[in-house]
Amino acid sequence: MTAHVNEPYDFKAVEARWREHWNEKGYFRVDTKARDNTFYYLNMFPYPSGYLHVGHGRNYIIGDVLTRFYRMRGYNILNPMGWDAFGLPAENAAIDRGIHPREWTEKNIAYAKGQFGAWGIVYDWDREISTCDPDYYRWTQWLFLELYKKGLAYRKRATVNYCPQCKTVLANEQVVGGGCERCGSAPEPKTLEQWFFKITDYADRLLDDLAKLENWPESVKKMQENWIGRSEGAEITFKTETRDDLVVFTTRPDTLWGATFMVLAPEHALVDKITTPDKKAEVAAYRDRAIRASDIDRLSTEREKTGVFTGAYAVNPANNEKIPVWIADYVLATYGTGAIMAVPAHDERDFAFAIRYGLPILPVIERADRRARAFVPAAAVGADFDKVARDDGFPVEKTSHGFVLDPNWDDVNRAVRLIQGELKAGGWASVVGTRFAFIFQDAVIAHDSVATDREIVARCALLTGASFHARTAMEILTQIPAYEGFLFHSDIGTMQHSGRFSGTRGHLAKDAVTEWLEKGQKGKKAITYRLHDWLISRQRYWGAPIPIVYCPTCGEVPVPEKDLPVKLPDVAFIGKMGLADIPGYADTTCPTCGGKARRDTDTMDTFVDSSWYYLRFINPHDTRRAFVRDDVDHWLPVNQYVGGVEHAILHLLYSRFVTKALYDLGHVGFEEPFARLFTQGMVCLTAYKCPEHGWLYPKEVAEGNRCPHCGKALENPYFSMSKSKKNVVDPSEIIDRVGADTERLYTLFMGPPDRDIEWSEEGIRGSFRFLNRVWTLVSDCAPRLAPRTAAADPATLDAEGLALWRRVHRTVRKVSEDIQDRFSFNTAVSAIMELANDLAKYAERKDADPDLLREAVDRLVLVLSPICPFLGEELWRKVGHDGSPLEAGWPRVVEQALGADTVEIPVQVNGKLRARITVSAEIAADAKALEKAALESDDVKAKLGDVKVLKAIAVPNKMVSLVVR
RNA sequence: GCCGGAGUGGCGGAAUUGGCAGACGCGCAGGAUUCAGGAUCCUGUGGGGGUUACACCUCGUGUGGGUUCAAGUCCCUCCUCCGGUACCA
Repeated sequence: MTAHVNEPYDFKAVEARWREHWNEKGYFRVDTKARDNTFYYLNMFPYPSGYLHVGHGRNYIIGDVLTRFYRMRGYNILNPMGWDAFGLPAENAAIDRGIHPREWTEKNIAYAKGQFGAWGIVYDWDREISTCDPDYYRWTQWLFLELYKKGLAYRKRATVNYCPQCKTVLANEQVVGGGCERCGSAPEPKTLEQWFFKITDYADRLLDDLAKLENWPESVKKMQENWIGRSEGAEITFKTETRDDLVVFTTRPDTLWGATFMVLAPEHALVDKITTPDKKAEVAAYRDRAIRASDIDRLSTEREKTGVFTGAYAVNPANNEKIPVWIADYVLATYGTGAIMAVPAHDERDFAFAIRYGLPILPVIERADRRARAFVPAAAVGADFDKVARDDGFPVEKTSHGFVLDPNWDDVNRAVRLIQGELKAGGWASVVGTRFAFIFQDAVIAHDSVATDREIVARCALLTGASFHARTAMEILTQIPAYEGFLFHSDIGTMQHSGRFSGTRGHLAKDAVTEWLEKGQKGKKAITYRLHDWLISRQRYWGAPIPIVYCPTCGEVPVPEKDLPVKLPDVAFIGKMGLADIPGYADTTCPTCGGKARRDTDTMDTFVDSSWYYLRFINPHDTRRAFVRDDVDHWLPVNQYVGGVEHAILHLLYSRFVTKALYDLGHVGFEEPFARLFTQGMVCLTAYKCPEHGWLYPKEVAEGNRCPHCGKALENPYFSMSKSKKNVVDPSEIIDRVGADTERLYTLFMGPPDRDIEWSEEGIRGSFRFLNRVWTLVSDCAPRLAPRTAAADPATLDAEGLALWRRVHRTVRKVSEDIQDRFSFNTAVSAIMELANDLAKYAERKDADPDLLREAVDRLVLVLSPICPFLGEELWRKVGHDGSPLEAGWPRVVEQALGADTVEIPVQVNGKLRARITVSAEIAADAKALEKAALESDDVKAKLGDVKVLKAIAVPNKMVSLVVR
């Protein structure tokens, strides 16, 4: 390269020069009255908790690149930012520091805003919103009242998850892996009067409309689907001896004849009523234990199932059998009806429970594969049994305990007869699988009812003597190793042992039984959801107060809209408290009768705040409405929403629910808030953990990966960045050392944005090096450029010039596609690197074409500018332009430059690459001509020798494949 | 257990519609520059074979099989890792 002495890349000066520029010029201010060419880009707004690390940065950097790109393409792009500012951490942090949460929050917001500036990330700050601002939460309260009006907000006494650490209740969705989402401690059950949003009314629509969200990641849709957890089945009513209705939900009504006992959740309302006096003490003790221990113990699915018999019986409506009613904590009070009919033969949990407590297990569904297996104990037959069976056409396996044979489905009866005929006195055998029966010398007893179960056990006990312990036929069978995997199945299959339904084919069984139940008024078709109503009450201070007043005469009264907002009391913040603890807050007058009344003292879950914020950005300053319908109908659904996958369920499900509710209320004209969703991967880094001293900062770690305090070897787990694990990288350090442009470039370059990536110092250095090279390259070229209006004329370029010219335009096109269509920033960056490499090589020539240099340098700077905006501004001026790259617009592609005169086409022989031919573009595009060119090429002829070409496949512009001999 | 996603050089990754595997970057090696280190620049860099040198051959995208003129890409089997969820009847 020419030995120009240039100033080095002084990123600090460059970044300082442009930091305020974009805001001052108002490039990203948008008028939401605009109707043409509009694009609503939205990042999930952050919770202002201290500072943002480089992992958070990834999200916003992606957004900023897109915003700048769309701006250059001439869109009216809306990219607002706000703060999810209410919530527990603010309160807890404030308590620790003895200051008001508002103060703490505002300080963090100011800091984060500064971070965005340092990153070169620009928002329309005129639209900034903060959920803790009364001008905002007034409308959160309005939303509550709208839902209330429609009956979607209601209060009920319920047992809820209470986090003792955070001193508040949690929504179902906020209990993660059995612990509190925020602090991880185990929630305790607590019964309280609480407000709920009736999201279950929308379960079907939330589920069905997922199909419309074509541009959402499949994984997120699947997670929501699982969370909603729709199950179709039936509710079946059993009568207890006390004449009470015991209603169960089941997805398998076709297994009703196999229901040999019932299980209620320990909390079930009927437990007290039906428990017989002699069982009261035992039942009460079990229930207390279960309720207290529930969430900690219930975590383990591998735990032995426990339960207690209530002494009560119910009648199976299918066969009028009297079956015992148990309670057990494996049945959840919160799902279905809190009670089940246990079908141990076809439900794994019921099977385990029945085996443990000696309850009968009756198979009523045939195996789908129709396999059967018979086991004949060695002592039951003669030693030559295997030969006899084989002579009859049954392959037999001889084990140390006896003989195993697997007859075909239609051969089972013959096998049973054979075995019966071979039995010695006192011997017995059994067959399981598609048919269950016990074989005795004088009888074959099908295992098809409680009565036969008893008979089988009695006979076996008699024959076996004192060593016999089993309580049920199935228990006997579980002791036979050969039957492992044969005794239980949950297949859909033909019904058996089910009265007149026996023989009903599996695919018809459920409907047939349900229909019969409905006719006899014994049950009905039913759908159950895993999804529960959304608990929104929180017993804390830092949130939007619930706008409801309780009046002794009028009852529950909503605060009139004109009286909103119900403001948080302005108290000096001194410690842990909810609104209930603040003297005077609850005292008010009834809006209806004017008498003395009491305010609700709970605040709303912060997910309510964030469930509608995307609407407020359109008209953030409107004092009369939450939003203007005409405007939101135009701007929404959000064109592109980007955020962390950790919100796949909570925030996104709640937002979808609120949008649908507002649609039904006539406030918006769309049913889904986010048209396209992208969830970016997390940024990870090795963490250091001492078994004794906990997490350590990387710089604390002593030589040889040891703890500085105790010298123990450290664990090095690999985690997404998190302050608690001390593996975060503070962007201020990176920006100070190499600049924001380098951080931005590296963040995009290190990997595909939807995947988790590891932050690496070497990667940062590489990106920094590249920007230095670009700086030097552009500086070198600057004095040699043609006037800034010039364009290269391909007719005057030599081969190298033409190659570069094509590279320039191919790059522009690739970067456009990668950013706009593919969300593939890493490949956009590498394309830019390739352009820079080619340009550098060409620029070494003394006779470089000034017009081409101009075209190449300008376009390099322009396509780089959304990614590295500081450098983009600086270099754009350096090469003689006046305005910003944002004003220059996205460069136009010269279509002619995308083609080529000649193309190199690979030629394969028998699937192996053997030669390359160079042909004109015209020939390459024509299969016939291409094939001919390949066959006539000397190189190909030489490779082929004198073998015969059987077949030639020519794919235009791609390759030629020859099949020989 | 169930539901997703992923497995490609020493490393991050690329290959967009079944068509030249390893773009781009890091690291490493050799060289230039330098008193020296760093920085910078140049060259090389999947494994094996082969050549004085080129050429060239061969293997190769977690495993095993299949479809095809052609497979990282499609189908089946299995393994590993990551994420979500977990007694949901």
